Amino acid sequence: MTQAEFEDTVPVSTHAACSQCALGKLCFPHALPAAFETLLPLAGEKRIRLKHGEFLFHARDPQIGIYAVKAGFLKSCLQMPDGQSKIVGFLAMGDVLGLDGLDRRIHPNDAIAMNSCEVCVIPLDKFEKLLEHPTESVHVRKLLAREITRIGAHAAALGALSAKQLVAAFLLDMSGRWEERGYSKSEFVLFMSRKEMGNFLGLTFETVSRTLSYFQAKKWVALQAKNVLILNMSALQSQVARAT
Amino acid sequence: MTQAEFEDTVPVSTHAACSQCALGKLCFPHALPAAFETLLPLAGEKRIRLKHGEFLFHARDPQIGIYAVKAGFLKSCLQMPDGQSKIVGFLAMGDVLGLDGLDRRIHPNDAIAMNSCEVCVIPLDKFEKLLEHPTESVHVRKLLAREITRIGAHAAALGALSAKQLVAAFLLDMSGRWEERGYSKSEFVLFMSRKEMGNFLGLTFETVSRTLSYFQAKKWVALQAKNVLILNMSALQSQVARAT
DNA sequence: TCGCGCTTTTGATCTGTATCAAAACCGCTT
DNA sequence: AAGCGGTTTTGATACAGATCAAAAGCGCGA
Repeated sequence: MTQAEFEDTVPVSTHAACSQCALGKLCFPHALPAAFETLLPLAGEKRIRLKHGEFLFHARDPQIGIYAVKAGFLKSCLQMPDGQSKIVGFLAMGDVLGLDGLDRRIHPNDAIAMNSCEVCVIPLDKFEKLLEHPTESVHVRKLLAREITRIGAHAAALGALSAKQLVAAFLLDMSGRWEERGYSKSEFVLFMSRKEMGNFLGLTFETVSRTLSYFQAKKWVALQAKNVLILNMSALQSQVARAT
Repeated sequence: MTQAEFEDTVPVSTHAACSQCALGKLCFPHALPAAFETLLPLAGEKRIRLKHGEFLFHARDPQIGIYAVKAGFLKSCLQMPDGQSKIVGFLAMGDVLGLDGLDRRIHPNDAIAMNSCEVCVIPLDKFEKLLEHPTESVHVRKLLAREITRIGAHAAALGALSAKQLVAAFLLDMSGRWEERGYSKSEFVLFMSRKEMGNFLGLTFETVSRTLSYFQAKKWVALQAKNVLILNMSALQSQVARAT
């Protein structure tokens, strides 16, 4: 399966209320049952389409809304004091972006499309209306808490793990994310370049490439370009737990 | 000033409502004006005193409340798959702990006292009552969002910066945190060991020690044990932006 | 279908930080 | 005040991963 063919398999709806949303309420699971007449118009009202490399928002932009990814992939990048840009997260279908701007009403990072994306916008005022409903308020807190846990684990990994451990953990993480979305956990497409993987993992792209080749030589994975077939999941898991 | 003398300067109140709290409403600034009769009893009701090395909670413990640090210092540690424990955050007076457990009602990390601590507990049911008030709900979301931003920056730093950059950034961060709390930003006490600094920064304690010695040789800081005197703040700042 | 530019792989070498080691220092208990 | 255990400093060496380099692969537009 090529990248293009693969993308065709991702469902894209052009304009739908949450009730018919292809995400299956992944982003705001409770928005439906609560109060149809007030909630339905709140979400999924506006869509943004982005092409590869376009910005959904820039770091330091005032926050105008909360975003849910309907299709495509984005990356969240932090501008470092020394000028370079670090990827702090990859976003896929069903992921919510922009919550970290709620503190200062300013986005702390860039959100950049990695391919053709469709993003659902919830303007800030509507979002706040949504939060008046306890279920949604709880859900948003859970999303925020989950994000803290996720990034915390990432930070700990960056500070503690070797290149092999990081790359193995990354493949397992991607596997899990595909599985969550109903796809195969052992056969999937990496939607980022080796360079982007390296940037995210604090490694050079050469090291990422070498490490992937090593896993392939070990017959733990089969690779061709961005296509991954995991042959030995538990070997990867124990690589994460082992040093070197 | 020795460590012990220093600790004496940190205000410790034994039992106080938020209105008289030494934190000056750092943790929940709005809790007062809203509704005295319902809110005051909610917070600051229970206290926990911890000695050096004691756990406020363990990773995987079911969450029973939200915590605010009244006095002392704690560290938040993540258990890694390979057994080691990584420090993902240092907590001081006014910091709130446990919010990241709100997703699964389980603490994702350990919270360990680094010296004699006093921690204010808000039981989960009372915390939820507090959240019914929009101001508090907004405040909690802001705390969560701020935490995401903070850890995201830390993760990016770990993946991008050299040892010198990391240690310089760490000193500046500590400086800022003391300043926020009304202490000197150029003269303060590191409340953690070199080993803990290294663990937090993804470096060995030898590298931390060498780097600090290097800064001292450059006359950017004066050090004796855990006491820090920053002599050239802007040199440290430009070290963060420079490589090597 | 061809060709161009970008990505990926692989190799050779270099270097920042880890590791191993030992001495000096500090706080705490007796 | 002395002795002890843990922390910190400093030195010597090793190594994982960065850097430099070049060839091979691949996607995309003409």
